[in-house]
Amino acid sequence: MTELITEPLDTGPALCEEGRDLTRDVLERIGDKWSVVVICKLADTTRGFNELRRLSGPISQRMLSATLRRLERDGLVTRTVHNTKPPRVDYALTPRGLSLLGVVRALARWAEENASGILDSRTAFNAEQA
Amino acid sequence: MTELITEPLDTGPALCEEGRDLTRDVLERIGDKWSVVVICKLADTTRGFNELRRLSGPISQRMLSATLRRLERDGLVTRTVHNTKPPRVDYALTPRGLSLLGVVRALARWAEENASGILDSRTAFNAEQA
DNA sequence: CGGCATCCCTTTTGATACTG
DNA sequence: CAGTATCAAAAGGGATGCCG
Repeated sequence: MTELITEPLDTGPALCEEGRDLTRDVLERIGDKWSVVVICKLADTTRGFNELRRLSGPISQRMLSATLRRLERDGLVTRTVHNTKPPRVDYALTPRGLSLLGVVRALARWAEENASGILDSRTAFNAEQA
Repeated sequence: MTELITEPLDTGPALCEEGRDLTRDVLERIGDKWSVVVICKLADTTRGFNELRRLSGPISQRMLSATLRRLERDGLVTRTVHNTKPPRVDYALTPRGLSLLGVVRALARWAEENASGILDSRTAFNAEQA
């Protein structure tokens, strides 16, 4: 029987299986394309949706929305809705998100320090392949 | 409409800058699903392909191969071919890979420490959604 | 303004089969 | 043992439209 395409846009379940390696599961979430960027943008202050979007580079509304929801779900950011005019939604890091920020920054620092060396390696590697 | 990009943030090492494509490029590479796992498996010793595969959990041959080649290309691991019988290829961390290991371990430690808390958050979040 | 839904294309990944 | 090749499925991601 034909299965209708039932909502592949997951925000939710199916990730917390029992036999699964928790650590890797967590790492995957963190390792995605935008989470780290967004977390860094929330480093020192609360931000609104579009503000966050402008700061985070070329991220689509859809992806930012999905990223934020995942971060919220994992207890890394809080989402606060203000019933003002115009409406505003603020995002901020939780203590857990803040603790992740430290680790992420260490990684970022390493990346910066090694970026040029890595690019050199890539160039050399590609040259050898030829 | 005014953009109003307040951009004095950056509380330290600049990872999250928009012009920083190199850093993000490196982060993406490192943040991928398997690189961290493989690097950890090479932490203390040289290992062969299938040995690595067994140790790294449910990784397909294809993915391990691709991951290793990326790591080699970026100068993080060395690949040594032994013309023996049966043939054997050893992978080991380079100094650069070793320097990354420290950072990666911090990330892995964070993931371990926060895994259960994150799962709790997810459960709570899913419950609220209902 | 914030943001979910839909359509649709691109990239990634896993199974399987095959080579040196 | 250590891969590469191929194919199909899945996930990622952009564009657009609608709604509160």
